[in-house]
Amino acid sequence: MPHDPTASSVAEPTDAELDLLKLLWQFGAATIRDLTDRRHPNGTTAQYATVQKLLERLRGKNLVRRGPAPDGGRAHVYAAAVDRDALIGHRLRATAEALCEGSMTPLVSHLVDARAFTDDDVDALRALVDRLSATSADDDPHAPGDAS
Amino acid sequence: MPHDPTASSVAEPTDAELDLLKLLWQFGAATIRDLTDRRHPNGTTAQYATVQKLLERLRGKNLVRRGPAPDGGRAHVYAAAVDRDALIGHRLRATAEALCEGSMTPLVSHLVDARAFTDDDVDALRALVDRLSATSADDDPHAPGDAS
DNA sequence: CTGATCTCAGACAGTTCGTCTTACTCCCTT
DNA sequence: AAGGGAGTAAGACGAACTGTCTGAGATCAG
Repeated sequence: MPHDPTASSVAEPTDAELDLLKLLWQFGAATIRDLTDRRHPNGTTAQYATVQKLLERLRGKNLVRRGPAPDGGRAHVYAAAVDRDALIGHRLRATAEALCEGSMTPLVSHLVDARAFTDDDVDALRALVDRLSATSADDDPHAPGDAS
Repeated sequence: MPHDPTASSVAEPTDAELDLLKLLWQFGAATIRDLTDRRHPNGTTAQYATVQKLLERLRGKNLVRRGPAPDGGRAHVYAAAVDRDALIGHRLRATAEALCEGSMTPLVSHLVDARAFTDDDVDALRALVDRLSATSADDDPHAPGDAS
């Protein structure tokens, strides 16, 4: 079975689907026409249909949803149903599932060993470590502490 | 093009291939017979050939290499060419490439936001942060400093 | 020699992916 | 009212990928 259509679980987009999703992240919401014009400036009917098919599949994967046109027109309007971070989380979890029996720890370890950190990352990590070290009773997840 | 055979770059294993790779990680090295007996206790010739084909493809992806039998026999001996961490790194990089224009930072951010850390992770992070903070002038990424 | 075991090469069906064609339904315009 | 341009829906298509299996040689033990 390709994918459970009833559940609201998401599935991985293919490359072409991801390209469309990125456009939707840019636009916020768009019609098929909008997206087609963007990807294929002088688009033919075939290319329009390709975009349509990709959107249909994205909808089947619960990655985009669509609603009626805001201006009362008949053209549907599409919007991303997940943001980039949700997709990142999904991929990270899939990787952990496939390679580490679901544990994220080896991923973290790899990042640490690979020094895959920017200065901003280090700042965020320091803040996190400080927060976790400071008080185990205080679990306010968004305590600002100090900014800049 | 399926994959560049000349370069030593690796490619993603499929599910069945990954299963075999995991067995190789366990065994260290094994013949086709060893692996077949493990996956299919009363294996037929067909199942033997399946294992063989998967190993062949893994070899094409530079994920396993093989050498002559150590006992002088004619059965090749297969061993993993990459460990789990290398595969994790590959997937992480692919995810960053697809979703974040190659930057690992959003992955780190996600992990931070998702609190995907165990106590051991936090310890490792604290050590890392301390090390990076202590040597703000020294930016040698692989400075050994203290390893403990 | 015979038979078992290995290797290599390739066939095979099912699925996925990206693309394209066709058919139909609206609404606007003249 | 007729025509046409826009939209939607359904599905055909080839290429590639995956997992499985068959067949034809090699090579060695007894």
